[in-house]
Amino acid sequence: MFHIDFASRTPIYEQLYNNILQLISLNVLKPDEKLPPVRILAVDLGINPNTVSKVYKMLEQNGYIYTGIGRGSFIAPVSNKDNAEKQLALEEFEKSVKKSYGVGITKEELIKIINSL
Amino acid sequence: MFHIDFASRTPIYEQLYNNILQLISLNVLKPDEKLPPVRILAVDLGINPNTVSKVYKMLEQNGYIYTGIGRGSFIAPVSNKDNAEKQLALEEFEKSVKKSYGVGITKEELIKIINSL
DNA sequence: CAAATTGTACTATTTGATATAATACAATTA
DNA sequence: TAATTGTATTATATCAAATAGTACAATTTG
Repeated sequence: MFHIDFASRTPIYEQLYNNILQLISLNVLKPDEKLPPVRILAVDLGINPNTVSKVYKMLEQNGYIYTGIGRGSFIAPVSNKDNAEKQLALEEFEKSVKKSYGVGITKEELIKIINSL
Repeated sequence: MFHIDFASRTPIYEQLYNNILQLISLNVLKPDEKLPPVRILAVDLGINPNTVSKVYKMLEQNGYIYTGIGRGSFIAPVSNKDNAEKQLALEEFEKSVKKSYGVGITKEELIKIINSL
């Protein structure tokens, strides 16, 4: 369900954050569905509970989940599903733009492509 | 001519590498043109000579420049490696645009992002 | 030729973000 | 009450990136 690439350059907390966001956007994780407890997920993934906690905190602050001590963490209502999708797409888009700039592609070329699609 | 964003998360050496690559692609840096000496560029950018040296080494290993002790570093004749990289970047870009459109992001939003980068 | 220039090599150290370790507390549930 | 669960805190470890300092080798310059 969740997966961490320990060889990757992107931090674990960021990978997990995006991972969960993606599962939300794909509706694999449905509204009000319970997420694994911090400690359990940490053991499952072989990472530190603090790292999972950090991710849950980030997700809650961005409105993707709601949490409560003793209760657990749960996927927030549907309205955020779209936001998750959009955010992921935009992140990917930003990356590709930066990469394009990095190899000398101009802004005009990119806009031309956008208009052609 | 060259620029480093010290607030960025991407390493200095990577920023400089991409920076130079971009200037080559844009033909701002022309074949056989001399690059600033390691020490000079380091002072100019306010970074360590070793970091510049690392970048020059990377650039040479990838065939973008040619160097010689006592002589300096120079832009290599144009290779088709650049074109390949551009092609890849453009393909990735197209994908991300289509995906963005798929989740309801507008053309205007994308262009706004492009302009902000 | 001598001095300056320039890329390279090397070791040591510092820095900052990330991650871990260990423990404790607070709120909820069973 | 006992277990569960998110949160908080402090300390430590880790690793890549960057810096500092020095020295060497090849080329150019005067």
